[in-house]
Amino acid sequence: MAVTIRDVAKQLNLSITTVSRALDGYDDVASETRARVRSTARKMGYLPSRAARNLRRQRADIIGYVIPASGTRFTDPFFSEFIAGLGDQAVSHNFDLLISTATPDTPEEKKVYARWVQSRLVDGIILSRMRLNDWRANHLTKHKFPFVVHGRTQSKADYPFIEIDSRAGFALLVKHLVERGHRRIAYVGAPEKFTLQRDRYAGYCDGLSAANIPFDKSLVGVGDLTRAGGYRAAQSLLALRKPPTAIIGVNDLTADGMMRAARERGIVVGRDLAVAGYDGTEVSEHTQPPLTTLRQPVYDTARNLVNMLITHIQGEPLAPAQIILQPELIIRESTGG
Amino acid sequence: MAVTIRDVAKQLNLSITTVSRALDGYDDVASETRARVRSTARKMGYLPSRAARNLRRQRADIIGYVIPASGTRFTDPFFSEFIAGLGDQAVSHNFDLLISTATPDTPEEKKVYARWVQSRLVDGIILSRMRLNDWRANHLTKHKFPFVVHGRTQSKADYPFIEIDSRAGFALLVKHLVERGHRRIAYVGAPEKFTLQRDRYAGYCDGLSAANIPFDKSLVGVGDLTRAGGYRAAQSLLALRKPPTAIIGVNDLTADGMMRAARERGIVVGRDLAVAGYDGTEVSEHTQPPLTTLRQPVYDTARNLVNMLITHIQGEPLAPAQIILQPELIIRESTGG
DNA sequence: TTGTAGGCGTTATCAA
DNA sequence: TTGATAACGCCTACAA
Repeated sequence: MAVTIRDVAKQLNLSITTVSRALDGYDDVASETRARVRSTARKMGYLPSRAARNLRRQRADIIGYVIPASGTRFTDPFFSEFIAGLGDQAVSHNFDLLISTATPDTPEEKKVYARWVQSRLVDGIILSRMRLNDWRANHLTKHKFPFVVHGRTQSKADYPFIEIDSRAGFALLVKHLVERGHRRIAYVGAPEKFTLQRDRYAGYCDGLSAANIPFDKSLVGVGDLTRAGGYRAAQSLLALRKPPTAIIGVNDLTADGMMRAARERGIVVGRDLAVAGYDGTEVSEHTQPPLTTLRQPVYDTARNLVNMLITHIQGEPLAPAQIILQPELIIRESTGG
Repeated sequence: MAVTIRDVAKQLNLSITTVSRALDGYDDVASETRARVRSTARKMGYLPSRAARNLRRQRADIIGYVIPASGTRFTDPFFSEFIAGLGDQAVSHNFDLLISTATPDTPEEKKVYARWVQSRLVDGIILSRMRLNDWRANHLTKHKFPFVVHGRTQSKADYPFIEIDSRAGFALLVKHLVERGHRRIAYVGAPEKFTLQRDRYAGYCDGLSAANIPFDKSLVGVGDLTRAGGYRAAQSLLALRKPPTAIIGVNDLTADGMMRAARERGIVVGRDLAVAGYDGTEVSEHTQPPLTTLRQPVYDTARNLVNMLITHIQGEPLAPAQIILQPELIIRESTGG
């Protein structure tokens, strides 16, 4: 059995109260006593039991995040960066990060959230890749459980969130392509239930309107936010009798898949075909040619979300609870440089 | 305050004992009683408090993994796959996965492990990217704390591990290149403290010996397991008066960076220069051209490690505690197809 | 400045 | 088959 506060107290001929207070830095402990306590606690390798402390304090100092995917080939670097941000910032608050994986809108997903909330395993939750009608937001709101959101649901949101204005971003991207002389601009999106699809698709349409380009339904493909999805959708688009001269992917991964489809048809991206993505992850720097994209600050947003969540958990008011950021257009060779 | 076992008991006019036992599926509870308990518990949204249960049971049903990196640009897909495997398998055992980030051999790293172990926040730990002389393995052994390892330390290991025989793999890779007619084969490695560097470098040397190629120190570069590191190292190698005709990277990321350096010098990879990597992550499929690599089963290994760890935690003997797997050579266009 | 004691919500032992 | 009760290890109001 590990060393407990009793062991430390016995060793020092003190009460457990004094040991506890000395270690917590209360100022009604003689400084000499505190020094003695601290030193022997360290010597004995004592740290308070998290289980006991959690029970007593009614909080766990843990935040939770469920990766919205499951299975071998989840490799969106978005999540790597996002998790790195969550982890780093949690540590700096002396919080820990609990991770699980679950495919969106499955019974497993419900189970994970239920477990975390009802057993109070975590103090708060980070939500991302929101759905238009997101049961998670409703569920957590109903249970008055602290959470913050990356993105947004369809309904009016009364929770703290950070949203990237991807609609404006996609309009900007279309504008950029139009300025490069493109008129047949295609779009490969994601399943409709995701808010990001609604927003980015709307931005695409906005961009076409602004340039007086008639909307052409045959130029809209559907992917699944993976390379494979982008690859398949681009194959169809490039096989059209009048193929597009430019294709925008809903994210960088989709765009990377699209580029592979182009290569396989002998099409040179950046010359014969313009390609663009969204996210600005490392992937976009290392495609061949490098990918024009909209950069969202994934890592910093994750850190920010953790700050917001912990503020929320501690019951303090969080000033600008709803933040909207603009993505940054990064022009690279995939759209002609 | 959330609903507790007392609330459920009161509602049913039963003792908390009976409720507890009914929910845990003990067979000394009348089946009709159990049904009633289960139904109202569900109706009331009751799940046992994790803090209380952990305290009582003296375990947390949580395993921990520290990502050996910190800061914005940690994007090695190895970790994405690894974490996905850990998370998926943990869930299937009703365990949760606690994640932290820390740069190897820093005070922060020590702090994280100390916290987890001494406060018994987690029941066991997964270690990866081992160092030759790894304080973590020593520390956990000393504390008799359950852990399993991906890879290995230098010393004789008396802990459960899964090792990929990357030494044999790299020898195989050199053989492949020799068969393609290469004699000037370079290697871009990682910092010496990592076991993987010792093994892969040794495999590289093995391969040269086997082909009777004299070792040339100027053909050995040092990276840091990132694209940037591979890029820099390859720049130097390609600037040699007699540059190599083939370069092996210590991992896929390094190789991808090397390919960029080649492109910038107008060198066509797969024709003018052979390039190979290690890991077999998704990156290797999507480089241009696709990358010859050694595939290690990252996802499955992660799942396997979780199984081993949980077996270990539960005190059961684990049959083949020390597993060594062979990586699989995947030949693609980057070495001529 | 230090000590006593109650209780956080469970599970497990033992008695009924 | 069910119930009373004692821990698990800590924090904190209150007493000394």
